[in-house]
Amino acid sequence: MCPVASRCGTMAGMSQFDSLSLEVTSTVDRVVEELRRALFDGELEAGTPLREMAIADSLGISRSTVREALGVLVAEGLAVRLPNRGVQVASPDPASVRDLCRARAVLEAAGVRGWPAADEQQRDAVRRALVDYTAAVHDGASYQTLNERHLAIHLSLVGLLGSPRLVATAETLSAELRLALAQIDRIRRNAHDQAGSHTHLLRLLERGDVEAAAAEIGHHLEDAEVAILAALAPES
Amino acid sequence: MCPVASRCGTMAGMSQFDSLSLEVTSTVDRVVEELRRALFDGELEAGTPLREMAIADSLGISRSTVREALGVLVAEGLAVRLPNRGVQVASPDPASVRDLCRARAVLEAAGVRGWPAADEQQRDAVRRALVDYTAAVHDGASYQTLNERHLAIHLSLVGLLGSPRLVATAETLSAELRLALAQIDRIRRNAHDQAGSHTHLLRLLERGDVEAAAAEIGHHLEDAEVAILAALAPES
DNA sequence: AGTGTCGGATTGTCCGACAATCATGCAAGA
DNA sequence: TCTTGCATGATTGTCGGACAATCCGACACT
Repeated sequence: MCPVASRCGTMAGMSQFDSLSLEVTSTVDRVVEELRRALFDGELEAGTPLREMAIADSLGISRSTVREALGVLVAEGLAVRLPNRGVQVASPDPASVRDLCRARAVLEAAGVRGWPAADEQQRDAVRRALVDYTAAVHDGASYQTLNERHLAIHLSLVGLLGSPRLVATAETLSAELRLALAQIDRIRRNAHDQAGSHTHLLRLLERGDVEAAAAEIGHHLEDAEVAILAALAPES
Repeated sequence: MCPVASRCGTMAGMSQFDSLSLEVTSTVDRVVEELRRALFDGELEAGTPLREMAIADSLGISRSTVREALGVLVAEGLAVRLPNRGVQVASPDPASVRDLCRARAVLEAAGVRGWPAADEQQRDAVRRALVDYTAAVHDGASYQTLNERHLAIHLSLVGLLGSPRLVATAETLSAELRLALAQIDRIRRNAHDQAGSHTHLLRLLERGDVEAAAAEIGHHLEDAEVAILAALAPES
């Protein structure tokens, strides 16, 4: 019989099929992914109500399933639920943006401070993320991919801590910020000079100057904060 | 007409009724609270399956509602969902405990480093949390209250950062840890010497020696980690 | 030992239903 | 005119039942 926990037979197995895996995808998961995509692509304005029936009919599924998916979105902070009034796309007020940037600053500063103690594999992940991003910038990739790769760099910094849970929270923070960015189109201009900032950061890390790197990431995020707040201000 | 967002009329109102509020409590919320309580009180062993029908019948509610509540618990990390096999109480494996403690160490170290820049109100929250805890220790309060107040101290440290989102993640981390503790009864012995550690921490903070305080909280959490892992080991 | 097969239990998803709540517009009264 | 009260329609929160798909365990077969 299986001893204690998750899967039965992961202890003595170690067979030649360990590389195999099967992704199980429920309908709810697919709905969440689709809604997330729509949000990140800016197809839905902030404050847009997400009516259960409308989504259900549009996707050809039941209201229960939509309801469950909306619950996930709310838990992720991408949408808010007004009791008895339904769910609507989250609106990025200045306070949220400030909070998002500060929280990210805490996590990422801790990440770069953990560079010396980090796994070589995770350090390589940072390097690869930066390479991917600069490649995307050089190739003039789409706004979405640029955004995604840029956030991937920041995520890889948190990954240096080797804590799955902190990475998970960093991911939801990134997702929230991505939603805010999707509602301000004009961030693309900042994309290029940010590339320089990140290579500089990596250079500091490779040199071992951890504190300078932490300061650098702090400045970087402060700049991003004021930029986003400025882009957000006129339409309030 | 109401301009953009959440409530209509919060701009020019500022009336004398701002202190009033009404808590709206859905059935799902109450179910979640009840299940959480049962988990924290150790009424359910790790790995216990949470059957939807059983809970629904037991509480006299519908399966849909239970399902939604279980989704919340899973999102909080207090339970895990095995596809097509249902939800069960999360089992605190050593890797999770390690991750929890390290993640908390990151957040709380950042918190104590933020002591000088913190709001006086939040600093006072730390002092009050410590007073409450020591009072509970002195009064020989119940295991649950001791646990709760102890975790409240750690939460107040994260609160020094002034970031609602980081506090929220610290709360879920605390909840997970609390679940793990609920499944190991014998932590009570450590309660008393921990009181000394915390007063020492606060003394360092009041003196302004932030780095020493950060180191102290790091040691404290490392000790907690090995203690929990040791208590967890024999029954594997 | 390893491999089919069957029955029961449980989940994932759907459908239909209903009261409670909210938004809106309009009528009535100060 | 400003406020209050009421009718109406839309939407949510919750319920109950239903069904196929999946999983577990046992049992038979080789």
